[in-house]
Amino acid sequence: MLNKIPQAAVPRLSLYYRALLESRGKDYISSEELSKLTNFTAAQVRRDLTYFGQFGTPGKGYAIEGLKKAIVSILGTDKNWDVALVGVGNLGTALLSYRGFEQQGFRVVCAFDSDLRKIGKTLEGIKVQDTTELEAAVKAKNVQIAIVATSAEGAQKVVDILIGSGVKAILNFAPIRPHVPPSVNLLNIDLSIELERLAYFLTKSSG
Amino acid sequence: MLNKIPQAAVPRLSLYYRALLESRGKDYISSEELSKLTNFTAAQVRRDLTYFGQFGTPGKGYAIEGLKKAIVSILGTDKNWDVALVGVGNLGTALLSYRGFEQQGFRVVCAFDSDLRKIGKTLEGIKVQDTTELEAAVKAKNVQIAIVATSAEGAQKVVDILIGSGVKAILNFAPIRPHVPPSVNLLNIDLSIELERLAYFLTKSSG
DNA sequence: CGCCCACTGTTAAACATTTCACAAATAGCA
DNA sequence: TGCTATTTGTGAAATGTTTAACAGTGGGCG
Ligand SMILES: NC(=O)c1ccc[n+]([C@@H]2O[C@H](COP(=O)([O-])OP(=O)(O)OC[C@H]3O[C@@H](n4cnc5c(N)ncnc54)[C@H](O)[C@@H]3O)[C@@H](O)[C@H]2O)c1
Ligand SMILES: NC(=O)c1ccc[n+]([C@@H]2O[C@H](COP(=O)([O-])OP(=O)(O)OC[C@H]3O[C@@H](n4cnc5c(N)ncnc54)[C@H](O)[C@@H]3O)[C@@H](O)[C@H]2O)c1
Repeated sequence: MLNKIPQAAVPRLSLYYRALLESRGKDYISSEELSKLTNFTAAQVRRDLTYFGQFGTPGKGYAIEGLKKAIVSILGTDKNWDVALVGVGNLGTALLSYRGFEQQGFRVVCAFDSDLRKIGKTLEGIKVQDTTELEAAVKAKNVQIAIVATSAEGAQKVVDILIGSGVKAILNFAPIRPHVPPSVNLLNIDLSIELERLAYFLTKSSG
Repeated sequence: MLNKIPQAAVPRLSLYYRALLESRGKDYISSEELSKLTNFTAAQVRRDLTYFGQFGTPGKGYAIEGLKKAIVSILGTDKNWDVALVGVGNLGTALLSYRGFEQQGFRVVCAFDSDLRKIGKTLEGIKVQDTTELEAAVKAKNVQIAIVATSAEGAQKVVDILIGSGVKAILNFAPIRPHVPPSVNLLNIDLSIELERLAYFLTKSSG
């Protein structure tokens, strides 16, 4: 087993898991079959899986149920994760009402905003709290994952409070790149930049 | 100028542009200063920019206004792009009401849903149309970019219709990987997978 | 029990991207 | 004009990732 895991291998693991979910009724699946289901090469499937351990049986393939258990254990999706949401605007509200996350073990347990018109409202069973209560609430609940869906202006300050409260992983939707220490994992979802990537592709293709 | 541009250089270009916007009041900026503003190395800034041309002046740096113009021209954000939105649910509604895209030259010009309760409603000045009208409307307006925010089940069919209608670039939020021909650029925003990446990080860090 | 087959795990090669280090270029100034 | 300070642009090296090829392993079967 190599000891350096490419960052891109982790989301592929999630996709292999989804493919396994579609493979009901069989006991074993080969890297070739997983390749067809995911559009990654069979070599990459095997390589990716060996980054994390040895799960296959030569001559048979991978035991589907065993591999599923292994992947959820590696990703940590066998546990339940409590999530704090900061910024209950258009996007935050959509995220709050999305039921898909709970199926993966992610549960929004508290939500915060700085706008008095939003504080106190109850959405999807969650009462929106004032951002001044963020630190205390996150510490009390020992929340480790936060979603930031505030305006760009508020985002860095919110991220600082989250880190000070012990949050170790942040999904940020605001169009800035917040500064975080190396011990905190930050993922930025920057939709304007994604659209610009598409515009670049179109511009390049058509002259 | 090398002829192979790393895919990752394109979103970095967007980030350099943002940094330039923050650099008002100066005429020139060095790769070192851009490095500080973006947290990429100065060497990477210079290398990235030379992928697309020669914009700097040795001894002085990059002319800020000129570089801004160059970047928007490369990305295509100097033009206006009409966007079609398919799936006006929680997420689609949030995207529709987001004003930030228009500032970058992206304008949602039509929206579609298959749910009778949504068809005919007007949101943000856009009347939600039946998906059966998708092909005709997209062809008539010559839309090149589409956002897919339907349920997972509907997404592949919607993508097929979009491609048949001439759409060349798609931003997909449904948790599947639609099949598209190589001539179409597809970007997937898969929030469950992003959360799983965070869970992996937390699991790995804490044992 | 031993052979064959199918498929994994892995070594090595190919490919891609980033970093390093410096020659070449320009501005500014005496 | 010639010299110096500065900063670009870019070969070359280092690093990282993917693909290819196959040796080795285990299971099934005669
Ligand atoms: N809505 C979209 O489709 C979309 C698309 C791309 C990017 N974004 C980004 O996502 C973020 C949220 O977008 P939105 O459309 O929901 O915006 P929004 O204005 O509807 O909501 C932002 C919310 O954050 C709250 N907020 C601001 N500062 C805060 C703070 N310090 N603490 C707590 N709450 C605070 C505001 O009160 C508001 O309720 C923005 O940064 C936006 O740029 C959104
Ligand atoms: N809301 C979120 O925060 C969130 C988070 C992660 C992923 N997603 C994904 O984004 C997508 C949209 O999420 P949502 O919360 O808005 O869901 P939603 O159920 O609120 O909205 C989906 C909309 O798509 C429409 N639709 C379904 N099939 C269609 C078709 N064939 N043509 C046109 N419209 C069709 C539905 O009528 C509905 O209005 C889903 O695939 C979801 O898995 C959403």
